[in-house]
Amino acid sequence: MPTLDDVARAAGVSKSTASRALSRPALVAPETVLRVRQSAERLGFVPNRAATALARGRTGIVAVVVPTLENAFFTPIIGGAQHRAAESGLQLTVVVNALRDDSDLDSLTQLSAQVDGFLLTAPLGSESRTLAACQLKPTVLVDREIAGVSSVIADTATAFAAVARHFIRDGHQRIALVGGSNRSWQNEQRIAAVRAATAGLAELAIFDPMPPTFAAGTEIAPALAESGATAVIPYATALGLGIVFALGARGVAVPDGMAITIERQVAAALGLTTMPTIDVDGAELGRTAMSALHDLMTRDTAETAARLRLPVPVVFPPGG
Amino acid sequence: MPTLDDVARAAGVSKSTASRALSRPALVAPETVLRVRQSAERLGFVPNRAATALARGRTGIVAVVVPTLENAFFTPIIGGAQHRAAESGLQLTVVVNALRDDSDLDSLTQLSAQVDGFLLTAPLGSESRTLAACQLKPTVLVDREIAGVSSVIADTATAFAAVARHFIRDGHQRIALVGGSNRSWQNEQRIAAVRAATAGLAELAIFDPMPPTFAAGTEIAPALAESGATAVIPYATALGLGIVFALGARGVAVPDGMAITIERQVAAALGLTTMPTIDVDGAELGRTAMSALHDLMTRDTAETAARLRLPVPVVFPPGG
DNA sequence: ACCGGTTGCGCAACCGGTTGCGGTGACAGT
DNA sequence: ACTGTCACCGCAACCGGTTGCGCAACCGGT
Repeated sequence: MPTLDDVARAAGVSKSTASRALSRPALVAPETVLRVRQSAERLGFVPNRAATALARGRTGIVAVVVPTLENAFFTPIIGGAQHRAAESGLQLTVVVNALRDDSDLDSLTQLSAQVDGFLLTAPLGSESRTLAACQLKPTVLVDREIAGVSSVIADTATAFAAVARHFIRDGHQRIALVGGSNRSWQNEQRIAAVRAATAGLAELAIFDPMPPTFAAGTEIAPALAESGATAVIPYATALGLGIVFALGARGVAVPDGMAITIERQVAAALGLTTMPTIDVDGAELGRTAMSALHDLMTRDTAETAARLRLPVPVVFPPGG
Repeated sequence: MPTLDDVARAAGVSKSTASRALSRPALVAPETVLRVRQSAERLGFVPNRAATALARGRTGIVAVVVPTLENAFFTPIIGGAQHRAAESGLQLTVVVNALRDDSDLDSLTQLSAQVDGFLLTAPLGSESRTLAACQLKPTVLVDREIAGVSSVIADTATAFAAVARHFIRDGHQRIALVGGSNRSWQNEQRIAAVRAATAGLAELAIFDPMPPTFAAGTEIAPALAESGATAVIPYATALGLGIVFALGARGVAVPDGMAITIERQVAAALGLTTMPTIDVDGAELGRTAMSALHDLMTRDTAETAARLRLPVPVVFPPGG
């Protein structure tokens, strides 16, 4: 592996000039920059990250912390974040950590010595513990908001409320909401939003927290069918799919027996052309969050925290 | 952040002794080791990875390369690998790269300067290109075999063949196989295995490559229904689910109209208690692969490549 | 008391970049 | 010709661990 010294020698300059030519070209004569770049290219020079990290005091690595990989919701976020990170020359390490207890916080503390920033997605832990994690390094929260911390969220709460209003307009009297972990911030937001949207207009049945899986959908379906609800808003795609399937097996047709909202592509595959669809762009969420984190890391002054809310498009069936 | 110097001073020894006490305690008097450890603990010393990497010439980071995050098959592998990596004090970085063309190979080459090893999962590229990637750093292939390279695969081919034989015993005359990318090594293996199992006993209908999604399942279902096959082996869970659903919508019942094999948990949720189920333990696959990679990285001599095959359990319905 | 052999530790030179500071030469102004 | 300015570049000291080498203290054996 060629080192910077080799490049410098080949270009006929000193190591320091070579370093500047490659990383801060404005400080070096254009003609010299060119020579150095060509030597680097020719030798196949790849800067040693460890050396750079040691000298600069930062590693160029950011950690994306997800509570679980089981939920398909997180993978596009990771993909989007990785994409944007690569554009900024940052490396990305994926960590599964729900921040649920103090040992989770400890392991993040350990990790914080080796990364420049955190993307904390949907952390489930208490606000105080989460806040402690946010103060270790520059952090952007994804799908959770805490005062004073930058965050990016997909506004599913508003989308759910819009769907609920749609169902009410369609004459539904009793609407069911099947949510996730009751420690989830998003879950609270959605419940509040849907409660507000239905208040005085329809009954709202809030079901027990369910994992975001197909099996959970089939499990909850009987209770759903017996609840008297005629429309349901499930919080995860696979969960909704399970519900649709199990209701069908019980003779409850969708959407006639039970209206439901689900991801667009799946709705299309199911032939549910008359239902409202919700589409969270996870990749965009990841990209936006990583951009925000990058800003946070490069900005020298600690300005006020940014709070971004990505609208979640709700598409109503034509003529619905 | 306290440094090794601080720890050494606190323990009343030199930096070198402190270093040895923490990383090679056998070289230091037990009593001294204890003193150093206590100082380190008390000060909250966390070794600077960049400095260690620079001095040792290795980074302690391994890259897990996956072709896509879209397929849920890969996430448990990542989870398992991450778990085992953490046990070995290794950090893990997830990279999406299918090794499909030469630019993919270039970016891995770049990356290879910053990691100690690769876990290449299901690379789709040509054998020569993949081999080139394997020679950059210690590498373990997952779900693909190449001569001379260590690999760990889940033996779905054998499992598929067993399922096919089961279907034949049940009297099925025409069996369908819905596979993935025709550039996938596993796909070839499965086709060959199922072809061998059905040869002379049943017809085999091999469908076009499909993405591993629910939508793909609903898309292929009509062709499947019209193919005359009475049993189907889909290569991905979501795909199978789409098939089951879309067949149901066409009035083809599962399993009476069409037998199918699918992941155990999903089969249970679907109430398909009479079908054979297949369970790939992705997490175990990831753990095993990471263990193999760790061995490869620590072993000094380049011994012969290990080829591991994890059996994939097939469970036949009771009395089936 | 003398000697070869351990054992435990410290000195200092690395690893490969980055950067503060000072030096050099070109050029313009008086 | 003399000096001040400025752009460009090199020297050397870092960053924080790791490790080869050598020194000193201690061991038992004669």
